[in-house]
Amino acid sequence: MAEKDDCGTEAEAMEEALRSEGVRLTRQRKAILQVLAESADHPDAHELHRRAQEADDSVSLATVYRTLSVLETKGVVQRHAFEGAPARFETADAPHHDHIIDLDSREVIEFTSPEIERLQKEIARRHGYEVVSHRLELYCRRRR
Amino acid sequence: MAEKDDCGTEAEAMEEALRSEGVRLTRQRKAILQVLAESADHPDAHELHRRAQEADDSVSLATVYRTLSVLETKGVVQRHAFEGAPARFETADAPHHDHIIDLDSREVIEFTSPEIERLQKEIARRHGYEVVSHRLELYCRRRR
DNA sequence: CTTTTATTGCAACTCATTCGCAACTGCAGG
DNA sequence: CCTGCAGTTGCGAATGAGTTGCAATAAAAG
Repeated sequence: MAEKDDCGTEAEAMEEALRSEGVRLTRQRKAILQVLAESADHPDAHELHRRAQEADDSVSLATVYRTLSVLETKGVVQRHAFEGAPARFETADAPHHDHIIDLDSREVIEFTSPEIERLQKEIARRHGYEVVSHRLELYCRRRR
Repeated sequence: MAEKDDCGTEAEAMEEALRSEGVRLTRQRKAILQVLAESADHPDAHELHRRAQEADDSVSLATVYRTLSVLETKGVVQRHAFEGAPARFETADAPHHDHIIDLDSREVIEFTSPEIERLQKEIARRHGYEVVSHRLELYCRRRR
């Protein structure tokens, strides 16, 4: 099916990017990359560990954390620390976006707003700053 | 001096608000409220503990945390968990605002943007949600 | 295949924050 | 002013996410 093909492709693309950065591709890292590519939700480290172990039960939690750090510094994944919960991860394939967090289901919805982005830069400039990174999260509930 | 008077007033206002909520005003809580009222920066729990102990060295860290929880649920203080750092606190006297965090000095600058606020609500609505709370933080560096 | 050196699993550790519990203390009522 | 007791406290132990030291292992270069 198409999704699986895409994920395979995405995992390969990430592996390629890492190889060219001189990152050694171990069995464990491949498993983690595969899981990340297949995950449309935003899993946390424990969930990724659980999923990665299905493919290779030798993967330890420590390695999941270490791998996520490497992938983050290489720009392959993004880490999001939402309010009062362990950090969650997603592949960094899509361009920048912000998040709506459904307070009831904990589901995460992505959105972008060039307008808000522009306003942020302008506010920073007014205060003599330039934006290095930002965090915009809307904690929401479904409207009745 | 004026500032001290204001702080005294602010601490009293908070005490009053708490009393009317049926919160017992202990020596330790008064010390913590006083410190919070005097703090223009955004101290974390350990810093508040250090400052509160100057007035009353019996204040324990556990009590600082417990008091901050009470004050937060009573709407008297606000907790902010910025990236990769312990939570920081401020009195909830001023109306809602967002934050610029100076990555070099860790200083916090407050700002508001009704325009961004409006856009957030609109985005949430477009996705079938209503905003319960949000978090907007700009991690910045001074412009050269 | 061997070597070199990054990576791994494990268990022990850190750090912010919370909790159990016995001792203590505001404060409502005498 | 004095009492009683439910709400609070200090202490130390516990928790939970995330990190780290170390000896064993395994990519990848030759």
